[in-house]
Amino acid sequence: MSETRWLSPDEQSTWRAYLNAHRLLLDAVDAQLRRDSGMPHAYYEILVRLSDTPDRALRMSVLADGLRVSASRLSHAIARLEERGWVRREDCPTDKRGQLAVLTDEGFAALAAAAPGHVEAVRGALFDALDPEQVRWLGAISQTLADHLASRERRTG
Amino acid sequence: MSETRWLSPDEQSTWRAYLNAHRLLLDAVDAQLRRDSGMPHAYYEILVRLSDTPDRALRMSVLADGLRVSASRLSHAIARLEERGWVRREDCPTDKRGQLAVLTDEGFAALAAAAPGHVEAVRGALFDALDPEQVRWLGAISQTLADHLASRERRTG
DNA sequence: AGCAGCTACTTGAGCGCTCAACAACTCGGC
DNA sequence: GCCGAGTTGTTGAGCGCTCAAGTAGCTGCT
Repeated sequence: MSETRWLSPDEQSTWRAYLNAHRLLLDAVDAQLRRDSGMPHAYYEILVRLSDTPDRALRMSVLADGLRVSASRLSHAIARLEERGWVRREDCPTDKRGQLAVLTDEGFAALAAAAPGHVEAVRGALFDALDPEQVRWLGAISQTLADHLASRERRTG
Repeated sequence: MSETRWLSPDEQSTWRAYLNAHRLLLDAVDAQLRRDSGMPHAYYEILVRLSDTPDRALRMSVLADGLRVSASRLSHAIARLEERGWVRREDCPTDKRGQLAVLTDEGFAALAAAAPGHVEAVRGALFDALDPEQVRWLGAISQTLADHLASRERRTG
């Protein structure tokens, strides 16, 4: 049990600015999608992943890993998307435990309709606010962090 | 109605890395607090704000603005914190519409108990992963973004 | 072959957040 | 004074997420 390494004033203000920025950014993006397309951002991400895949289908576990999301969260989300007819489940041919999430034509159409507004929202909220050097740093920092956190998660279960 | 300004490949990968990093980071911090202290990160932030205030009391609206959070969300959150005895409501003496959220001694104690573990989690998840130059850039970028988004929000309601 | 332990996914309860509607109050103009 | 518009905060329904528990199928060891 060692002494707590408290945050320095600079670290505190960085952390607080980070929290504010992140909350405002994700809230803005999420609110735009909900308002204009009736789907939360998490669902949009699922549809994007599926549409980026050759046959528009992915194993649940692969999808969950790619989105850094729990199996439970994905399962609930796919259930909702299925109700709307945007995704359908299929049995995995090679593993009877497995399920495939398949993007339907309706789902693809919903994604296509939502994409322009969403891209504008991301651009207006994020990229328009930063200069190119800041964008480069943000990308590098995010990648570093994502790698760091993903490897930590793997170590601790 | 102009053409959609789609994201460039670099912008796309920056955005995706950002989403991954931030989901992992906030999930890690939130899970640590829930597990070790029984409170979500949003509640921890409320307690911190109150404890940073001279008499440990703030108007609801001031608190909501400072945390960049909706009035509704804060109202629900304070209701929960009140049930636990960590916060108590008082009428505002100068404005009969107003309410003060006041941190109780129990709330202060809960915060004091949660703080070391939380700080370690933030340090381990964020600051340990970045070098000092990255931390400086992250702080500056976050501040730029927070200002940009807050001013946008004010303009559009 | 059979069984223990792992992996893949689902389910249900509980909780926090969003959105819209609402009640109470303040303030500026007349 | 009074009325209408704006502000402050609350409430309830609905939804998405978390956590823990459960089902089903795979895999490796003996």
